[in-house]
Parts: sequence; structure tokens; C-alpha cells
Amino acid sequence: MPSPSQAPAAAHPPLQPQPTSLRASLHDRGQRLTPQRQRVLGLFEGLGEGRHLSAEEVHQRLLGAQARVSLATVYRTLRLLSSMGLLQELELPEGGRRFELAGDAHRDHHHLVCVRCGRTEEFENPQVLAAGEAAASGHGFRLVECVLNVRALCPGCIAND
Amino acid sequence: MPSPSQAPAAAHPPLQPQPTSLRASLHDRGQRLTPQRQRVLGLFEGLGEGRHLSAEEVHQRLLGAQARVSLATVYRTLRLLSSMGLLQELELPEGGRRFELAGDAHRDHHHLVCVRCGRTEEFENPQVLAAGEAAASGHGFRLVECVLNVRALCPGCIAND
DNA sequence: GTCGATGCAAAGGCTTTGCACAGCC
DNA sequence: GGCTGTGCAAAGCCTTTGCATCGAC
Repeated sequence: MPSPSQAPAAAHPPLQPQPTSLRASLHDRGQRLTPQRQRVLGLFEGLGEGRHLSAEEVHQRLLGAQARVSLATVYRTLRLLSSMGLLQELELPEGGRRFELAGDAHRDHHHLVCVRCGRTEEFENPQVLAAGEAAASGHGFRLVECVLNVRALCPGCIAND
Repeated sequence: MPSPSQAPAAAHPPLQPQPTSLRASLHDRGQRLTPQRQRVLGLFEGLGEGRHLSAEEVHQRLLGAQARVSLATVYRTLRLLSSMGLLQELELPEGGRRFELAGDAHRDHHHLVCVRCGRTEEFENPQVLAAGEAAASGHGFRLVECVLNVRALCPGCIAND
């Protein structure tokens, strides 16, 4: 269950941007809340959990939403939000860097990718998380996240084989 | 226990290059066995399973071993050997592309990476493989490989926290 | 001897950075 | 009003590609 950050007053829908907590997090680091940063985070929150975008895709979507943000700022913001723990960078095979909304739910969030056409499915499996935790604690590590990348052939590509 | 590939005649140490099967695989594709290709594959075989290198590292190691191979050829060869299924490209967080020797053993070969210092441990866990197979077949996919990337903090970095 | 592979260097993406201006606090 | 963030464009990796030569078959 996702823990509410720090908004005890009103119950708000999960897809809604949370400028309050974003501002607070930024302020703790001596940084500022700008429309660009709200836009980027809001974009991911609007997508919902588990959806991932490349820097270029973020840029295009923001332009499409009439939000004037430069690509350089998109890169800077993605890095900032990742370092704040609000976004997470993920590794997909043969692709590029992508980012998605961070959250406890993502500690058990995995990818099934077709090695031929790139089609991607997502799934969860608590046993994977358990295995990750076992491996981490077995080596004295503290788990941050675990991601299972399953590389496979999708039905369409099997048929074309 | 690693299964022997296809050398029923003599028991040879697993670290030995196998020019015969490499030549055969290349020949099937109308391609040639060159010293450079032997060198690159031999380097990985000499490392043993589960060790991974970037293109730059491959190049440096070959130069150090007095093998004159251009970086462009390293890139071309890594791609070729990957497409032949002899090497596999893997995705590590915050790093770059890396390659490792392919093999059945690697379908259950996972990484525990410190998100701060990059320290990497490797481990196996059959339950992870089972989860990957379940996910693949559940979506109609045919499993190629599954890799669990566990991002965590290592003991040293926890202490410096 | 033929046709593919290599080496070199230039081109190509994607990402980061320097600097002056704009805007949050 | 100070100081951080932004936009623009140039610089920087890493990787791929064109072309003449070399070498495996």
C-alpha cells in the first residue's frame, strides 16, 4: 500500500500532481519549485505507475501539452527528480534510458520484453521481490529496488520465425 | 553445473576457446573466422561465465594482450557474437552496455548492484527463473533469458551514510 | 582470386554543459 | 533583490558507418 507522503488533510486522487510535497522536497535541498519541474513530475503522475518514458518522449509530450520546456531542462529535471527519489531510472535492453514514477509498488515491478520487436509487457511477482531481498540481505546490502527483466520472443515474432 | 556445449570427444577445461564451433556457426551464416573474432570470444571464455565487459574494456584487454584490434571491430564483433547467441548484452543501471558469455547458466544469473558505489555481486536463484518462465508463458512469450537487477546499498555505503 | 573483414577517421545519436537572461523565494 | 533555473547552442561521450586495403576460404 502506498504510504501518503505528507498530506493528511484531504484525500486526493492518486493521479493528481502534489506540488506541496514536491515543493517541500525541493526546499529541503535549497532548490525551487518551477513550472517545468511540476510539469515533468505531473506528466509521470498523470500516466500512473509503471509507465515509462524516455527524455525525448517527455519533451514531446510536454510540447504537445503547450508547456514550453527545453530538452536540456528535461534532462536536468529527470536527473533531479531521480536523485530526489521521485522518479526512477530503469534499464531496458537495446533501448535507451527511461524513467518512471518511483514508489514502493515498483520494488516489485518487472518487464517482459520481446528481444526481436521490443514489445514490452509488465508484471508483478512477489517471489521475485522476496528473492531480491534475500540476495541483498545475504550480502549485507540494503534493498533499494529490484527489477526483473525477462527477455523473450513474443507470440507474433514466434509466428514469424 | 554448467552443461557441456557440444564437445563429447575430449574433456577440456571450460576456459579454453572453441574455434571449431565458432567457425561452424560463422560458416553457417556465410561469414569468416578471423583472429579478431577468436580473440574477442576467447577473452570472454577466458574470463569464465558471469563476467561482463564493456566494449571499451574488451578493447583495452585485447590491446594489453598484444592483440591489435580496432575499437570499431570490437563493436562489430560484439554485435555479431550477440546476434549469434554466443554473447549476451546486459543492462546494468547507470552504466553502459556490457556483454557477457551466453549460456544456459545465464538464464538464472542475477546482479546485486550498489546504487552508490557501483559494487556488483552476482547470484543465482531458481525461483527467479521460475517467475520469469511463468511471466513469459502467461503472456504467450517464449523465454530467452531473465535477469534480476537488484539495486541496493552495500555495507560500506550504508556505514558512510 | 573472390568476397568478406579490418582499420582508420569521420559522421551520428543522445546527453551534458557554459553562459546570459528570466523568474522563484 | 539575490540566487537558482531555464533556454539556447556548443561541446562531449559512445557507437556506427564509408571506404580502401587486407586476408580467410
